[in-house]
Amino acid sequence: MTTSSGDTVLDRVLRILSAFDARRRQLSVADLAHVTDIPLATAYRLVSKLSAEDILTRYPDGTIGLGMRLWELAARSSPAVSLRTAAMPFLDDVQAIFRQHTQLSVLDDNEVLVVERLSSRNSVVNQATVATRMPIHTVSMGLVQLAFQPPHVIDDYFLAHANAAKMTYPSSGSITTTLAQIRREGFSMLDGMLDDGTTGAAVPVFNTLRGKNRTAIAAISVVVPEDFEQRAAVIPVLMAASRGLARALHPVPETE
Amino acid sequence: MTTSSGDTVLDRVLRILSAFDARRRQLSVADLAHVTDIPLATAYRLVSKLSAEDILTRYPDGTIGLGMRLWELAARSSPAVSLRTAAMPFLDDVQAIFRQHTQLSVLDDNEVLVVERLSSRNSVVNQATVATRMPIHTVSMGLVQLAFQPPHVIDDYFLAHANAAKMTYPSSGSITTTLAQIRREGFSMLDGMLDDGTTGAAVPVFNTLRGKNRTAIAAISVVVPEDFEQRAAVIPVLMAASRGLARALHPVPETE
DNA sequence: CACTGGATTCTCAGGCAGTGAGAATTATTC
DNA sequence: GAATAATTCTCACTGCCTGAGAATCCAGTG
Repeated sequence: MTTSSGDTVLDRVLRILSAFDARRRQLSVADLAHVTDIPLATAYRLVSKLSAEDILTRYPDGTIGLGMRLWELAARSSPAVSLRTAAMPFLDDVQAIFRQHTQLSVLDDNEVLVVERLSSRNSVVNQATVATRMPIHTVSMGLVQLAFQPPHVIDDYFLAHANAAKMTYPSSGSITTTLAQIRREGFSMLDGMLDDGTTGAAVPVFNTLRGKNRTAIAAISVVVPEDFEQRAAVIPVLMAASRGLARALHPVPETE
Repeated sequence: MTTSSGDTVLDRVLRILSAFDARRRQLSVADLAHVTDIPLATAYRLVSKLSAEDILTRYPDGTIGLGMRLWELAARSSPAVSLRTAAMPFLDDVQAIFRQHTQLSVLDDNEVLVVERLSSRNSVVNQATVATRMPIHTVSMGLVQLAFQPPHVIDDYFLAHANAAKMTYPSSGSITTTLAQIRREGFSMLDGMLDDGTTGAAVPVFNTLRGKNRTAIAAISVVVPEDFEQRAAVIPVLMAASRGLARALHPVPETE
């Protein structure tokens, strides 16, 4: 009875939790065992242990889903949540003005992680694209944050992502040129990167309003049609929201 | 070297994660070890393992906080998140009309769990009260959901909470009378339970618009001043939001 | 620059938590 | 009521986890 796979309980638990996403909200234990590559008997034991803690939930039909406790743990004090809370009013404002998809994102593990997304109120599709990841160098939200990172972070990114270094952009050329331009102008606006006919515009949110070493801690962005009539207003409005958010974040380090 | 305390790795990890909340966003490893009652050396090992997975984060100053991965896991497919997403527009509406604290909550483990809270836009205090728990029988959000549960759930609650059974309410008397009244009228309105001078009003959100066995799956509520001028409109507006949400939830069981 | 106190990592033997195939039991279906 | 699937139980076995203590790193501080 040798454990052929050398993974710990914790690894397995994380694999189990990772098996769920927006498309697969609930799974049978058998599927779960298969996907996570855990022996069936063991899967049952783990699932029942996690269910007891409300990290997972057993639905009446026997399938498994994430439990409330997991969300509760994350929601009570995750930095993503406090950022989201602080940003909400400003995102609301941007959304109210343009009535287009408005997003808040951060960098995590060399990827862009969407923390909040407000869809057009009327739009039918509201499937939570929150908590989605995407490569930094393919979206304006990513570039705009990468540009305002300490130099060694940027270098590390190029080392880890060789293809990013070779990337070229329609209007601005190489990625280094692009980053320099972003640092000069303070924003990024890319046409047709996500989808044809759409433009992604993003500005950084800084850790401090003014100072020597400003670093981007987040990005606010909107996705608009390429021929958007209010195009000229997009960047100024995003800038205002960004500054408002930075100000809201700054004076409240700890409430105790 | 006997493990005196008979708790598993998983227990300990949960204790660690539970140690963080809105007031204590970051802790030193020493504090963490003390709070969770885990030997220092072990605490360090667990923390570094969890940090590697981005479940925890090490800040530059050496303190520990929750990591992005934890939030990501929960946010991608937790039922709380999808409920929140669906409810957001309706909560927005309620908030826009009354400009008072508007809340969405569910029952979990015989407690009320606040899933989302919109504060008055102007209010300074926006400290995330999301993911807060409170006893069912002390708030209108709780009563209104308890009233519309299968009988055995209600019985179980009384068994587990003897003091709840003895509870009396200013206007309606005993808790059973109160629940019956709620079932008749379809809402709950309590004066001065949370704070003097405030009124909590709540309506249930049903799993199905019409049917034999309707069960409450959530509650929408507002907290208003006792002498609120729009008091008469509160319940109708909440009802409309509740029905809207129920309709939004119903036709989308699985998008695949 | 040595000194000091704290934070952090490493070491290592030993025990028990976790393992997982298979049997046993319980739902479910036809 | 047989057949099938879902779920739990059994039970040796083993290697992950343990945790005190030593060793190392890291600011300050005088």
